[in-house]
Amino acid sequence: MAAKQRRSEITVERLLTAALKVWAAGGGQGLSVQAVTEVSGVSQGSLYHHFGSLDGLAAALYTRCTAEMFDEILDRLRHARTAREGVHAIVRGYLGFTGQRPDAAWFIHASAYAGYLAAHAEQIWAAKQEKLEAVAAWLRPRVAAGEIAAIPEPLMEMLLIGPVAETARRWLSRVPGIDLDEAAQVLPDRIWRSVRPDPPPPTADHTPEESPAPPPAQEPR
Amino acid sequence: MAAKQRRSEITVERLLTAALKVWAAGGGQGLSVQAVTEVSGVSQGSLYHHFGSLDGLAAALYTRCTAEMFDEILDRLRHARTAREGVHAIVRGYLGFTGQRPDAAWFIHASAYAGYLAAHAEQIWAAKQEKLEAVAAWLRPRVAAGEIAAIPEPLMEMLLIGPVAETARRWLSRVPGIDLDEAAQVLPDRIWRSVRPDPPPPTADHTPEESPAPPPAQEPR
DNA sequence: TGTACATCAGTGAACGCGCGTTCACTGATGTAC
DNA sequence: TGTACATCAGTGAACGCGCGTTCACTGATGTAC
Repeated sequence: MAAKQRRSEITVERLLTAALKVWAAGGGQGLSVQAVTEVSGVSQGSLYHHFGSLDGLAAALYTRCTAEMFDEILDRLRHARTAREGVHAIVRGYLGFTGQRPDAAWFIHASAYAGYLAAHAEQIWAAKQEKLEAVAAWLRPRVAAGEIAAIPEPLMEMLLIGPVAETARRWLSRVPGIDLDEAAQVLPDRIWRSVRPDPPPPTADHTPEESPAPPPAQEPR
Repeated sequence: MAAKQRRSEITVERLLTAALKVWAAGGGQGLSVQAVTEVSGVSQGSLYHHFGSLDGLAAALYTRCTAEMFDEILDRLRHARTAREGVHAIVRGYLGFTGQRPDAAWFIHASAYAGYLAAHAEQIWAAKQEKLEAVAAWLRPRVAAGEIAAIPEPLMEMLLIGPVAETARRWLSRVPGIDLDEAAQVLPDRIWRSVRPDPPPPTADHTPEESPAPPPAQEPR
């Protein structure tokens, strides 16, 4: 019984890299089998051997780009010590990834309604949930400790990610007047204001927004 | 010299209506000449006479859907008397349009990176700016009066529209856990918190968030 | 250590289908006089 | 009021091209004994 061979990793890597390159070079369109095989130097049959279809290749590329973006955010989140720092980390991580890997970010956004997402929804959904759970695990104890407002998790995600996602989308579309650096200065604080808890009644005399983070805390759930 | 004939309006209307129907029925894909002509009962040649290409038809449909969404928002904005009410109107208008005209909202979102937008960018951009200016004209005097924080206009738009756009996007994609009614209850206040001005030092004894709006105010600029 | 073999990996020519677009034509409308 | 005519509006068959996919085959790899 022969196992998976090592050269397949290389081929898969070459195909994914070429796919993103072709797609970006075509202005976000025209991801075709012919173009990918030409740029990668891999044959059409080999592409089908590994991905089953062109949509399968696109879905794999999407999964990979999404994972990379989450990793950028999670890396920054790990260094955050207060709730406010955590929100800043998420916002700046998203914007930072957009600026560093514009093609990957562009592909993520442009794929939102593509057919290949629906066709491979289960696996993509599962991969995303795994990463998203890591973010949620960071947030939950802070919410429980009253350092972040108690907002339904899906809507919390909308508040944290919505403004930066929209900013990234426009910047990637080259809409004039959008500057990532300016966004990274203005948005973190503004988004933090939307999710921070109400200040306590004026009897207390400490600034709650910068209170120290709770101990690492077992994940509740 | 013969002028534009009235029946052209009817034909254009039938084509646009059929195009949205076909597109939605196809799950957000497969907007084809054949399908549109079949559903509309209009010939292929006539489609090309009015729109020049299939992309031209799609661009016209996008322009129309966008205008309708802005009109829904502007209708509500007209009844707002305070800055806070205005922010609520924008947020609820966006969500309301999404719930009432899901196909149109879906088409708007899914078109974000489509080729026909780039091909007709100038006219689409101009149409959008006109509507957007009406919203900006509402906001500016409030910002000048200190009722809304002074944030660069493009980023202000991101904060107001970002979370609801992302919410709409997920709801339209049937992502589980997203409820428009819940969003309409939670988000307006949260978004308002992100753009409201800092409260004045505790010496003053009025609640600035609900202070009356300024007189209609000539648009500055 | 060596060899046979099952399976994985890779190839590229050929297929066929669906698509957007064109075009020569007919029909309808509105205007000028 | 009526008529001629320029232009707008509409028709549908035909075209041709690019595309994703298939398939019969060869080559490479790893494992069992």
